[in-house]
Amino acid sequence: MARKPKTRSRTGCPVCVSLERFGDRWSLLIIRDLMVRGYRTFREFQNAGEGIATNVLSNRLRKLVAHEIITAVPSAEDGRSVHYRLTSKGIALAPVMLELLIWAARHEETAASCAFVDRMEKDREAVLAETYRRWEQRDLTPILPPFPPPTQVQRRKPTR
Amino acid sequence: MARKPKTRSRTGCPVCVSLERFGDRWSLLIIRDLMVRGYRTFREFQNAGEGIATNVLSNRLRKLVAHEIITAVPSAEDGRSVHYRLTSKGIALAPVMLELLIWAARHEETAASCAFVDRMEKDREAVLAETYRRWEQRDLTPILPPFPPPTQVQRRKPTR
DNA sequence: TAATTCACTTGCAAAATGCAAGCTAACTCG
DNA sequence: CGAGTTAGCTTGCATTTTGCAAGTGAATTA
Repeated sequence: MARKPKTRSRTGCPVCVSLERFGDRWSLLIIRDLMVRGYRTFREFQNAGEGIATNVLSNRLRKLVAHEIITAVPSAEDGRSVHYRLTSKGIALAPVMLELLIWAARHEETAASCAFVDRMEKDREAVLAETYRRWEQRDLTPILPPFPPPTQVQRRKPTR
Repeated sequence: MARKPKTRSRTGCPVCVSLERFGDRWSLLIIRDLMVRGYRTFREFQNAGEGIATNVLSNRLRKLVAHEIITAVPSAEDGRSVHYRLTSKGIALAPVMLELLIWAARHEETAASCAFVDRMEKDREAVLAETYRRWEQRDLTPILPPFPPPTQVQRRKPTR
């Protein structure tokens, strides 16, 4: 397999590389679903609420597999189904995801409750440990349920 | 001011909201330049190495201003020039940026040296404190210099 | 065996992006 | 003062990516 030459101008900046991997509107949502909602299948991502188009979903899954952020294995029970799962490289994005969540919850109007974010922010390590534990043990019980669309919203003062 | 209605399907999920703010290839690079390189002007962003098109740059700056992640103030010395600066909401993205940097440095081939990332990872709080300090004091000396394009690369084993 | 489900493709219109060129108000230099 | 230069954009246009609807084929269920 030839490497992507990409017309895109690359630098060795880590932030830049990260953005090349998942710097679009959908990749991180897929990773979120895998990480905190226990989703595994194409269908689950598709119905996740944000309404990703199937062609884009297919394309993103392929890219993430290519970059070894997720794996795709055929389901043992159902021959049609594929189970996607984060790799260790993928689950290592947990701190990024957590900080993203905390930032938005503190600075934007979101459906995350204050108490919830308080806990996240106070016990980062515990939240992360639990996330890693579920990943290792293939525990699919969601850490976060899907958030409802914005109706009643709340906001909190940032910590600093 | 009317709120953006946006055809885009929104949920109240914080991660989703974050992605709406800077989930594209360029916004976070602008934020990086403001945060760790001490850049302030249009011209500086334009020449930052990754080669953003001026129309896109203009558009992203406007969006970031609209969402109060950055401010734009006319330069006192030069009437043509505009100084962009992170707001407190913007500088609060420092932990996200740091985790992004650490992840890529650990899991992708980047120009960040091992020693450098080791320090970042070990002393997150100190790195963040220094970042906030520079922001508060308007200290423009860069924390990170621009990384060279990828030639010699190194990789490290992830911590966990 | 027929219908349904899953994980995709395909085709096409609409939007975003990349690229080059232009444009205007401020500067600088002589 | 006037000619050039610079900063920060905007415009036009071709290319790429996206969103949306409608398939497709293999596996499963009724």
